Amino acid sequence: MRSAPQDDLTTKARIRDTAIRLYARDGFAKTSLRAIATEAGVSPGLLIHHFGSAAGLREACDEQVLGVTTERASSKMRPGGLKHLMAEFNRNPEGYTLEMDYLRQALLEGTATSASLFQHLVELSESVIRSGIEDGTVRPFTDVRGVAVLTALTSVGSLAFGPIAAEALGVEGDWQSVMQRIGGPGLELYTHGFYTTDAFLTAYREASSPDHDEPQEA
Amino acid sequence: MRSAPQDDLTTKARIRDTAIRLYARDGFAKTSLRAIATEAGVSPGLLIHHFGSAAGLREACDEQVLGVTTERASSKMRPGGLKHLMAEFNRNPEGYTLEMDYLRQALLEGTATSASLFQHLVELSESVIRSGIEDGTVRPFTDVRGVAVLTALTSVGSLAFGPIAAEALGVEGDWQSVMQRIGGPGLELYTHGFYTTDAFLTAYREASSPDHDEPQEA
DNA sequence: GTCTATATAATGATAGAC
DNA sequence: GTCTATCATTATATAGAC
Repeated sequence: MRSAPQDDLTTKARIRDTAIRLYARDGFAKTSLRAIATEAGVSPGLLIHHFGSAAGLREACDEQVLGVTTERASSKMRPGGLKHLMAEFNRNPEGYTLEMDYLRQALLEGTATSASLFQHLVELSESVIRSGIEDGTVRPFTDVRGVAVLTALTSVGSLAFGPIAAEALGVEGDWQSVMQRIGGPGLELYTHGFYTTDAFLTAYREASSPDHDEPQEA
Repeated sequence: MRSAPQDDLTTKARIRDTAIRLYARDGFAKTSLRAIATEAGVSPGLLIHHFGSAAGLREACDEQVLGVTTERASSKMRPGGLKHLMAEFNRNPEGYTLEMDYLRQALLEGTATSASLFQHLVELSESVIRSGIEDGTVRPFTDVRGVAVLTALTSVGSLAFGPIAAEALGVEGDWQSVMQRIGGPGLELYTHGFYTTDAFLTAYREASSPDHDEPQEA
C-alpha cells in the first residue's frame, strides 16, 4: 500500500510525505524547512507557498499521520479486533514504522498532540480492561482507570524509549525488536504477577487505610 | 539541604544551577544561553567565559545532576534499601523534583545521557529481581532481563509522561501525583497479575514453540 | 571576573521574477 | 507553481575594554 511514495503524487503531497519522513527520523526541532526542501528536491520558498508557514506544514503532517493511523486502528477495532491488529502488526511490522516513528517523535516533543494521543490510549486501555473484567478474563481491579493509565504509560514508554531499550537488550534494531522480545515477559508478568506473596500489597493497603490517610507520617 | 541555592555560591556555580533549573523546566532545546544569563543576572558572554561553549555548560549540568542523583541513590541502595528510598521519596517528594525534571528532559531529548541512564535503570531492576527470586518473593521469570527492561520502560514512561498522565487522571500536578495514584494499581497488578487465566500465555508459548520458530507464518 | 560590542551561522518568512 | 534573492530574527561564539 505504500509501494511508490515518490511518484503519482502532487508536489504538495510529496513535500508533506518528505516532511513526515524527516520528522519521524530526526524529530521536529532538528528538522528545518531547508532540509525538507532539499530532500524533496524543491526550493525552501515553495514550502511556505504551499503550507503558509512551518507550523502549517507541521499541522498537515499531523493530520495525515493521525488520519492514516486512526483509520487503520478503528477499522480493526471492532470487539475482539485488538488481537487481529496485533497479529497484523506481527505479520508486517515494517508497514507501521513510519507512522509509529512519527508518533514517537510527537510524544517526545510533548505538545497538545501527544496529550490527546495519550488520552486516546488510556480510553482504549480502560475499555479493553472493562470488557475483560466483564467476560471474566481480567481481574476486577479496584482502580480500573489507574490500571489503564499504568498500561498506557508502559505502552508509550516502550514506544518512546524502544530504541534505547534495544541497546540495553543487545538486540540491534528499534522498538519492533524490543516489542517482540518483551512480549513473552510481559505476558508472563500479566498472567502470574511479579511477586509470589501478597505481603507488599497488604502492607501498602494497611498503610493507606482510612485511619492512616497521611501515609507520609506513618 | 537546598535552603539557599542563590547565596554562598561562586558565580560559576550559580550560573550552572540556574541553567539546571531552566533546562529542567523548559527543556534543553528551548533554553538559550541568553535566557540563562538573564535569569542568573549576568551577561551571555560570561557563560562562555566560564564553560567554553553551550555544550560545555550542558555537560557541567549533566555532571552535577547525575552526581547528586547517583550519590543519593547509591547511598540508599544497600540490600533492601530500595524500600527506604521510596519511603524517603514519599516523605519529601519536592526534594527530588528538580533532579527528576532534569532527568526527564534528558530522557525526552534522547542523547547518550539518556541511554546510559536507562542502562543503569535496567541493571538496577535486574539485580532487584534476581535477589527477589533468590529470597523467594519474586517469581522465577524465564527471561529476567526482559522483565527488567519492561519494568524499566514502565519507570521511564511514568517519569517522561507523568505530566500528560496527570491530565488523563484528572489530578492536577505532575508526575509525583501520578506516582502516588498509580502505586496501588501497580502493586495490585504485580501481586495478582492482570489476567485471571493462563490461556493467553499458553497460546503465546505454543505459537512461539520450536516447531513454529516463525510465528508470523503460523 | 565581568561586561559591551560584534562576528558568524542558521532559522522562518517575504517579494517578485519566471 | 516554482524559483531566486533577500530580510529579520535568533542562536552561539569572539574580541577586547574595564
